[in-house]
Amino acid sequence: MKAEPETRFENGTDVKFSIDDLKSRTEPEPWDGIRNYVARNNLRSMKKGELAFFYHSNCKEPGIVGTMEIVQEHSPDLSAHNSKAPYYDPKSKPDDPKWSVVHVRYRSKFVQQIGLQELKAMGKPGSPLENMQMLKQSRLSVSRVSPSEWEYLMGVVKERGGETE
DNA sequence: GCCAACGTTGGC
DNA sequence: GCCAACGTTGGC
Repeated sequence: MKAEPETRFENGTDVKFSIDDLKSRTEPEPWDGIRNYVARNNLRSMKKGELAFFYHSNCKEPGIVGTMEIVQEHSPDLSAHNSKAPYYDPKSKPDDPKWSVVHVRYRSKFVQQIGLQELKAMGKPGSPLENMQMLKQSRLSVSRVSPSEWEYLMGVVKERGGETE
């Protein structure tokens, strides 16, 4: 799941959200603003208790920086109906919401992040991540991670100093 | 700031 | 339903 750790204004609001921002939250964080059907459907398939990677995008050093937990399954993304919200969508109607959120909670931060260049190298044909959705559809902000992809990446994390809370 | 790789829109 | 034109994402 991608978020932008550097300041950028969208509809008058700073959309900056880093893993440290998530870490500082005391309440479950709604993952809102997803406005792509494939990404939304991925949100809708998430189950409570599942884990997700936190990816820093549109920044100096893009890559996977940590993990979080799905603490609440999907519900309507009401921010779509707020004309002042960063990702306002006038085509979503309150009585028939188009978009969804899940609620997440911080789990861990990697001692060393896994950079996009490394991910791409692991995604070459014949490599462990050759079928990873985020490498095939690089613009998707919420993408699927298979159990074997997760295991492989967490192995890489372990080799490089592991995770911190 | 550029632009490749998408996704969306709307005329026909 | 096709597809040209346009808009968006996100790496570089």
